[in-house]
Amino acid sequence: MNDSFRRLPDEKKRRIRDAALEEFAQRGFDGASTNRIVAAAGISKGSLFKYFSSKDELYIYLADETMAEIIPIMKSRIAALPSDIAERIGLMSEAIIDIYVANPRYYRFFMGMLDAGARHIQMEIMKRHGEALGFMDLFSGVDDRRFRLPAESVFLLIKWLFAGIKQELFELTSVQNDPGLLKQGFMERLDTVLDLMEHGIYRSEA
Amino acid sequence: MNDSFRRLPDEKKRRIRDAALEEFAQRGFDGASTNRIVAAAGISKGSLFKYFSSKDELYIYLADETMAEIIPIMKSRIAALPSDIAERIGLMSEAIIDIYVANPRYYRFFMGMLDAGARHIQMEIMKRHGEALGFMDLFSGVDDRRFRLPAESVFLLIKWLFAGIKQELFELTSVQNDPGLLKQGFMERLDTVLDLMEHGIYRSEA
DNA sequence: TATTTGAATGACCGGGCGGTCACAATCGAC
DNA sequence: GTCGATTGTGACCGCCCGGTCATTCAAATA
Repeated sequence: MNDSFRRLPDEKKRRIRDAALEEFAQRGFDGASTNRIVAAAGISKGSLFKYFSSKDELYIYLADETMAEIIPIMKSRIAALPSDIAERIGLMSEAIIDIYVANPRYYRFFMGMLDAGARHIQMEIMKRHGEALGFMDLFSGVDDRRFRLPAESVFLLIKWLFAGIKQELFELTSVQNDPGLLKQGFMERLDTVLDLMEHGIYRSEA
Repeated sequence: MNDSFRRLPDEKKRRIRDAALEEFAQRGFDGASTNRIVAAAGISKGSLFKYFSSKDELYIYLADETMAEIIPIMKSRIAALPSDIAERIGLMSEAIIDIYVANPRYYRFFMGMLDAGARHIQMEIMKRHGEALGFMDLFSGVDDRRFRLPAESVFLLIKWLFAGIKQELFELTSVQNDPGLLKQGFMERLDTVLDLMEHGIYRSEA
């Protein structure tokens, strides 16, 4: 990002950020069009490329902003993370959904950031935020003494489960748009599923 | 697909199918280029658009072919599906990975078909193959008498888990390319995780 | 008011896209 | 060998892309 962008009035900066965030969130990096971004932001194309030297740089800037918004929230939750794995998943999911409730635009951009996208962008994101993303580690310091099986198996299950949850949340957020209702419905379902995971599917043996 | 395509020598048809399948599998519908497809297939662009009236039609044709390849395999497995949900997941996952082993190209195209892609293509795929895809229903006829909680909670957990498994498999197949080894490693991990799901994470209460 | 100066603009560039079409090549019938 | 029909070809079309830059505009200085 160029200094000239930093010097811009806040309102104009906001318009540009919002337009770009929205476009990237909806279409992904490759599908996003700088023409649509400038039209939505109400600026000329020349200006956009004075503020940011390339589409890549604009995307990276938004990624930085998004991480700066999200990481502190996540860290504050993680600081108080319980050692029980199921509780941990519950709290983590709640943190993620809270981020969505507070700012859907950042949330959807963030989710898009983590998967599909051009290779060189993926690598740059990882170089810049890999450590911070690693911070969202669900597994360190878990109390595994009561696990029936190797901890790594448990972690694998949870990794898979979380991938599914992430996808479910992403789909939900593109349909339901009352954040309060969405959160309530989601947390209820998550609770029963976590209970299930903890105790297994079946009643204990006779 | 035009009749002129049907009349083509099998070897030429195969070249075109393989080139297109590969391109779509690698880049998705939007990212795929008909220019690269004709170059890889060794035909002219004019020919491709004589055989198929549009990129859309080519994609739909490949989807039909892929489904014709995959559905019978899935159905034969489903016919013998046990009523126990965990066994069922195991068998289903094995069926999917077997499809990958037998034909990686179809497999990756198929996986890409199910998510990312242009809207109108998604809808056409669902109109044509929605029912067949519904056939891969894991949940009908499950023995839920011993479930501790409502069946729908169990099914939700499994839906999430499967989304995670699907993603894991997709990532694995882009790194490891000895199908035999891949299958073995995956099935081992799947087994312990299924056991976990069945009995829960923790040892039974003291 | 005239002059300077930095920001804003949008026509324009080269390139890739999906798709077309006038023409060339090929083949079978006689 | 000739001729009509079918198939194959690639230059070309209009469009949109990311990115550039000569020009215009607006505000501060003198």
